[in-house]
Amino acid sequence: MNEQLRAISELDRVIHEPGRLMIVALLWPVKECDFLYLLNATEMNKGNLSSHLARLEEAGYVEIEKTYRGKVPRTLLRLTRKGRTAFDQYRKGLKAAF
Amino acid sequence: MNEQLRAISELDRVIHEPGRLMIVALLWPVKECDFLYLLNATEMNKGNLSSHLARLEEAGYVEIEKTYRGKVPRTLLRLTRKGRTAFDQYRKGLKAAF
DNA sequence: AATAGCGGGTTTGTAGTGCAAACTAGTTTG
DNA sequence: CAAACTAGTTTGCACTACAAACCCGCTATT
Repeated sequence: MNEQLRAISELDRVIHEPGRLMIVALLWPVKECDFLYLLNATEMNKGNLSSHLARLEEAGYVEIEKTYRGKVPRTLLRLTRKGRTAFDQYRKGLKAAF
Repeated sequence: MNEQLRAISELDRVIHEPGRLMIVALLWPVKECDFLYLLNATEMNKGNLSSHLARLEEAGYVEIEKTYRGKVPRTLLRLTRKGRTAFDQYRKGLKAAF
Protein backbone atom coordinates (compact mmCIF):
# COMPACT_ATOMS: atom_id res chain seq x y z
CA MET A 1 0.00 0.00 0.00
CA ASN A 2 1.43 3.40 -0.92
CA GLU A 3 1.51 6.51 1.24
CA GLN A 4 -1.53 8.09 -0.30
CA LEU A 5 -3.67 5.04 0.33
CA ARG A 6 -2.36 4.58 3.82
CA ALA A 7 -3.27 8.16 4.61
CA ILE A 8 -6.78 7.58 3.32
CA SER A 9 -7.30 4.34 5.17
CA GLU A 10 -6.10 5.88 8.42
CA LEU A 11 -8.47 8.85 8.39
CA ASP A 12 -10.25 9.17 11.73
CA ARG A 13 -13.80 7.94 11.07
CA VAL A 14 -15.28 9.91 13.93
CA ILE A 15 -14.12 13.14 12.35
CA HIS A 16 -14.52 11.98 8.79
CA GLU A 17 -18.32 11.96 8.94
CA PRO A 18 -19.40 15.24 7.30
CA GLY A 19 -21.86 16.15 10.04
CA ARG A 20 -19.15 15.89 12.67
CA LEU A 21 -16.57 17.43 10.39
CA MET A 22 -18.73 20.55 10.24
CA ILE A 23 -19.05 20.64 14.00
CA VAL A 24 -15.35 20.25 14.59
CA ALA A 25 -14.48 22.77 11.91
CA LEU A 26 -16.78 25.25 13.63
CA LEU A 27 -15.45 24.60 17.11
CA TRP A 28 -11.84 24.61 16.07
CA PRO A 29 -11.28 28.37 15.70
CA VAL A 30 -13.38 29.44 18.71
CA LYS A 31 -13.14 28.96 22.45
CA GLU A 32 -16.69 27.71 22.73
CA CYS A 33 -20.16 28.06 21.30
CA ASP A 34 -23.67 26.88 22.06
CA PHE A 35 -25.98 24.27 20.65
CA LEU A 36 -28.17 26.73 18.81
CA TYR A 37 -25.26 28.35 17.10
CA LEU A 38 -24.18 24.98 15.75
CA LEU A 39 -27.74 24.20 14.83
CA ASN A 40 -28.00 27.29 12.66
CA ALA A 41 -24.52 27.11 11.26
CA THR A 42 -24.73 23.49 10.18
CA GLU A 43 -28.39 23.46 9.16
CA MET A 44 -28.80 20.04 10.70
CA ASN A 45 -31.84 19.16 12.73
CA LYS A 46 -31.61 18.97 16.50
CA GLY A 47 -31.73 15.21 16.79
CA ASN A 48 -28.91 14.83 14.41
CA LEU A 49 -26.79 17.47 15.97
CA SER A 50 -27.43 16.06 19.41
CA SER A 51 -26.31 12.60 18.49
CA HIS A 52 -23.23 13.74 16.62
CA LEU A 53 -22.24 15.78 19.66
CA ALA A 54 -22.79 12.76 21.87
CA ARG A 55 -20.52 10.76 19.60
CA LEU A 56 -17.84 13.42 19.71
CA GLU A 57 -18.10 13.61 23.47
CA GLU A 58 -17.81 9.85 23.75
CA ALA A 59 -14.65 10.02 21.64
CA GLY A 60 -13.32 12.63 24.02
CA TYR A 61 -13.24 15.26 21.30
CA VAL A 62 -15.73 17.74 22.72
CA GLU A 63 -16.83 18.86 26.15
CA ILE A 64 -20.50 19.47 26.72
CA GLU A 65 -21.40 21.89 29.48
CA LYS A 66 -25.02 22.42 30.42
CA THR A 67 -25.68 25.86 31.84
CA TYR A 68 -28.59 28.24 32.19
CA ARG A 69 -29.03 31.64 30.67
CA GLY A 70 -31.57 32.93 33.17
CA LYS A 71 -34.13 30.13 33.27
CA VAL A 72 -33.45 28.90 29.81
CA PRO A 73 -31.15 25.93 29.38
CA ARG A 74 -28.09 26.47 27.29
CA THR A 75 -25.59 23.88 26.16
CA LEU A 76 -22.02 24.98 25.63
CA LEU A 77 -19.63 23.06 23.42
CA ARG A 78 -15.88 23.12 23.39
CA LEU A 79 -13.25 21.17 21.54
CA THR A 80 -10.96 19.34 23.96
CA ARG A 81 -7.22 19.25 23.48
CA LYS A 82 -7.64 15.72 22.22
CA GLY A 83 -10.26 16.86 19.73
CA ARG A 84 -8.04 19.65 18.52
CA THR A 85 -5.17 17.26 17.99
CA ALA A 86 -7.41 14.79 16.21
CA PHE A 87 -8.60 17.46 13.81
CA ASP A 88 -5.06 18.61 13.12
CA GLN A 89 -4.11 15.03 12.41
CA TYR A 90 -7.12 14.61 10.17
CA ARG A 91 -6.12 17.58 8.08
CA LYS A 92 -2.57 16.34 7.88
CA GLY A 93 -3.96 13.03 6.63
CA LEU A 94 -5.97 14.79 3.96
CA LYS A 95 -2.95 16.70 2.80
CA ALA A 96 -0.96 13.52 2.57
CA ALA A 97 -3.72 11.90 0.56
CA PHE A 98 -4.31 14.68 -1.96
CA MET B 1 -24.04 28.44 6.45
CA ASN B 2 -20.63 29.59 5.24
CA GLU B 3 -18.72 28.37 2.21
CA GLN B 4 -16.51 26.02 4.13
CA LEU B 5 -19.44 24.25 5.72
CA ARG B 6 -21.39 24.10 2.52
CA ALA B 7 -18.42 22.45 0.85
CA ILE B 8 -18.27 19.87 3.62
CA SER B 9 -21.97 19.13 3.62
CA GLU B 10 -21.99 18.68 -0.13
CA LEU B 11 -19.21 16.13 -0.28
CA ASP B 12 -20.26 13.12 -2.34
CA ARG B 13 -20.92 10.35 0.19
CA VAL B 14 -20.30 7.60 -2.31
CA ILE B 15 -16.76 8.81 -2.83
CA HIS B 16 -16.27 10.03 0.72
CA GLU B 17 -16.19 6.55 2.23
CA PRO B 18 -12.49 5.74 2.67
CA GLY B 19 -12.72 2.29 1.12
CA ARG B 20 -14.18 3.73 -2.05
CA LEU B 21 -11.94 6.76 -1.93
CA MET B 22 -8.97 4.42 -2.14
CA ILE B 23 -10.47 2.62 -5.09
CA VAL B 24 -11.24 5.79 -6.98
CA ALA B 25 -7.85 7.29 -6.18
CA LEU B 26 -6.25 4.18 -7.60
CA LEU B 27 -8.36 4.09 -10.73
CA TRP B 28 -8.06 7.79 -11.43
CA PRO B 29 -4.54 7.89 -12.87
CA VAL B 30 -4.74 4.63 -14.86
CA LYS B 31 -6.79 3.42 -17.79
CA GLU B 32 -7.89 0.29 -16.04
CA CYS B 33 -6.82 -2.34 -13.56
CA ASP B 34 -8.04 -5.65 -12.24
CA PHE B 35 -9.70 -6.84 -9.06
CA LEU B 36 -6.58 -8.43 -7.64
CA TYR B 37 -4.52 -5.33 -8.13
CA LEU B 38 -7.06 -3.34 -6.12
CA LEU B 39 -7.21 -6.10 -3.55
CA ASN B 40 -3.48 -5.92 -2.93
CA ALA B 41 -3.20 -2.16 -3.17
CA THR B 42 -6.02 -1.42 -0.75
CA GLU B 43 -5.43 -4.35 1.63
CA MET B 44 -9.16 -4.86 1.93
CA ASN B 45 -10.69 -8.30 1.86
CA LYS B 46 -12.45 -9.55 -1.23
CA GLY B 47 -15.99 -9.23 0.08
CA ASN B 48 -15.47 -5.67 1.00
CA LEU B 49 -13.82 -4.74 -2.22
CA SER B 50 -16.51 -6.50 -4.19
CA SER B 51 -19.32 -4.62 -2.51
CA HIS B 52 -17.63 -1.24 -2.73
CA LEU B 53 -17.12 -1.83 -6.43
CA ALA B 54 -20.77 -2.78 -6.79
CA ARG B 55 -21.73 0.46 -5.07
CA LEU B 56 -19.48 2.47 -7.35
CA GLU B 57 -20.90 0.71 -10.38
CA GLU B 58 -24.43 1.41 -9.22
CA ALA B 59 -23.51 5.08 -8.88
CA GLY B 60 -22.21 4.96 -12.44
CA TYR B 61 -18.68 5.75 -11.33
CA VAL B 62 -16.93 2.59 -12.42
CA GLU B 63 -17.33 0.08 -15.21
CA ILE B 64 -16.88 -3.57 -14.37
CA GLU B 65 -15.81 -5.80 -17.20
CA LYS B 66 -15.58 -9.52 -16.69
CA THR B 67 -13.09 -11.18 -18.95
CA TYR B 68 -10.96 -14.30 -19.01
CA ARG B 69 -7.23 -14.59 -19.00
CA GLY B 70 -7.06 -18.01 -20.56
CA LYS B 71 -9.47 -19.99 -18.42
CA VAL B 72 -9.11 -17.86 -15.35
CA PRO B 73 -11.72 -15.18 -14.70
CA ARG B 74 -10.45 -11.65 -14.51
CA THR B 75 -12.43 -8.58 -13.61
CA LEU B 76 -11.35 -5.28 -15.08
CA LEU B 77 -12.25 -1.97 -13.50
CA ARG B 78 -12.35 1.43 -15.08
CA LEU B 79 -13.46 4.82 -13.89
CA THR B 80 -16.24 6.19 -16.08
CA ARG B 81 -16.29 9.78 -17.24
CA LYS B 82 -18.92 10.40 -14.59
CA GLY B 83 -16.72 8.85 -11.92
CA ARG B 84 -13.77 10.93 -13.00
CA THR B 85 -15.83 14.09 -12.83
CA ALA B 86 -17.21 13.12 -9.42
CA PHE B 87 -13.72 12.61 -8.05
CA ASP B 88 -12.54 15.93 -9.46
CA GLN B 89 -15.52 17.59 -7.83
CA TYR B 90 -14.81 15.83 -4.57
CA ARG B 91 -11.27 17.12 -4.50
CA LYS B 92 -12.46 20.58 -5.35
CA GLY B 93 -14.86 20.32 -2.43
CA LEU B 94 -12.06 19.32 -0.11
CA LYS B 95 -9.96 22.22 -1.24
CA ALA B 96 -12.82 24.58 -0.61
CA ALA B 97 -13.32 23.13 2.85
CA PHE B 98 -9.71 23.21 4.06
C1' DA C 1 -12.42 -40.88 -10.90
C1' DA C 2 -13.02 -38.94 -6.63
C1' DT C 3 -11.13 -35.34 -3.98
C1' DA C 4 -8.47 -31.78 -2.21
C1' DG C 5 -6.78 -27.18 -2.96
C1' DC C 6 -6.71 -22.77 -5.13
C1' DG C 7 -7.84 -18.54 -7.79
C1' DG C 8 -11.23 -15.20 -8.27
C1' DG C 9 -14.62 -13.51 -6.79
C1' DT C 10 -20.15 -13.04 -4.65
C1' DT C 11 -23.59 -13.60 -1.10
C1' DT C 12 -25.06 -13.51 3.56
C1' DG C 13 -25.36 -12.12 8.33
C1' DT C 14 -24.63 -8.75 11.63
C1' DA C 15 -23.30 -4.87 14.16
C1' DG C 16 -23.01 -0.05 13.74
C1' DT C 17 -24.48 4.51 11.95
C1' DG C 18 -26.97 8.49 10.27
C1' DC C 19 -31.25 10.38 10.03
C1' DA C 20 -35.81 12.52 11.15
C1' DA C 21 -39.95 11.95 13.82
C1' DA C 22 -41.58 11.71 18.17
C1' DC C 23 -40.98 12.76 22.71
C1' DT C 24 -39.49 15.28 27.22
C1' DA C 25 -39.07 18.94 30.47
C1' DG C 26 -39.54 23.22 31.53
C1' DT C 27 -41.00 28.38 30.26
C1' DT C 28 -43.53 32.00 28.33
C1' DT C 29 -47.67 33.90 26.33
C1' DG C 30 -52.59 34.69 25.50
C1' DC D 1 -54.99 27.34 32.70
C1' DA D 2 -54.17 26.01 28.16
C1' DA D 3 -51.56 26.62 24.13
C1' DA D 4 -47.34 27.41 22.13
C1' DC D 5 -42.53 27.84 22.38
C1' DT D 6 -37.46 26.67 23.71
C1' DA D 7 -33.86 23.55 24.00
C1' DG D 8 -32.67 19.75 23.50
C1' DT D 9 -32.89 13.83 23.90
C1' DT D 10 -34.67 9.37 22.67
C1' DT D 11 -36.60 6.18 19.51
C1' DG D 12 -37.24 3.62 15.34
C1' DC D 13 -35.92 2.70 10.96
C1' DA D 14 -33.30 2.25 6.79
C1' DC D 15 -28.94 1.87 5.20
C1' DT D 16 -24.12 0.45 5.16
C1' DA D 17 -19.54 -1.40 6.03
C1' DC D 18 -17.50 -5.30 7.20
C1' DA D 19 -15.90 -10.16 7.44
C1' DA D 20 -17.26 -14.93 7.31
C1' DA D 21 -19.08 -18.19 4.64
C1' DC D 22 -20.02 -19.72 0.35
C1' DC D 23 -19.61 -20.68 -4.86
C1' DC D 24 -17.67 -22.38 -9.03
C1' DG D 25 -14.50 -23.76 -12.35
C1' DC D 26 -9.77 -25.36 -12.85
C1' DT D 27 -5.58 -28.14 -11.67
C1' DA D 28 -2.94 -31.36 -9.09
C1' DT D 29 -2.99 -35.56 -6.23
C1' DT D 30 -3.90 -40.42 -4.92
